[in-house]
Amino acid sequence: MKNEPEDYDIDDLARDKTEPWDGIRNYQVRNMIRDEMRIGDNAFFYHSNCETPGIYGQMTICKEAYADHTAFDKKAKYYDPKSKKDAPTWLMVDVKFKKKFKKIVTLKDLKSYKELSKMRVVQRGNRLSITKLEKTEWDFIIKLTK
DNA sequence: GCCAACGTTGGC
DNA sequence: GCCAACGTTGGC
Repeated sequence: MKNEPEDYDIDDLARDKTEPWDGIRNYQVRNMIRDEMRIGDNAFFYHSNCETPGIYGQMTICKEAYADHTAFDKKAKYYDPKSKKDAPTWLMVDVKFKKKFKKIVTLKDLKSYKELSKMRVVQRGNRLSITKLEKTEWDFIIKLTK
């Protein structure tokens, strides 16, 4: 799960413990959080659009998809008049802090292993802020943090 | 700050 | 429903 650390980073999550993952405005990603993300699912916290893009920590899903209220707020950055309170267009999940990696796994690292070459985040032109990965990829990445 | 890649919008 | 124009993402 990608986020720009300038807005919210792994240290913020370590402090807050849990956080609503709001601001998703892409239909593919919305469908994924609605149909596939379940309580207890593991996720990596990825810092994007920064000096060293990569995986900085680990978290779990602690609340399943519900209305992203920032879409209703006219003053919010992610306001979307199309989204109605009785039929919200945009959804979010809550995430819970698990771990901050002592050794981060940079995008460069991810790209350097053929075992991880199928991951969406390493592929050119990928614009999804949340992407799935295989258990084998997860385990491989965890090893890289040790 | 540049720019490629992609998603969305809106005219027709 | 096509597709050009535009906006956004995000690595570099």
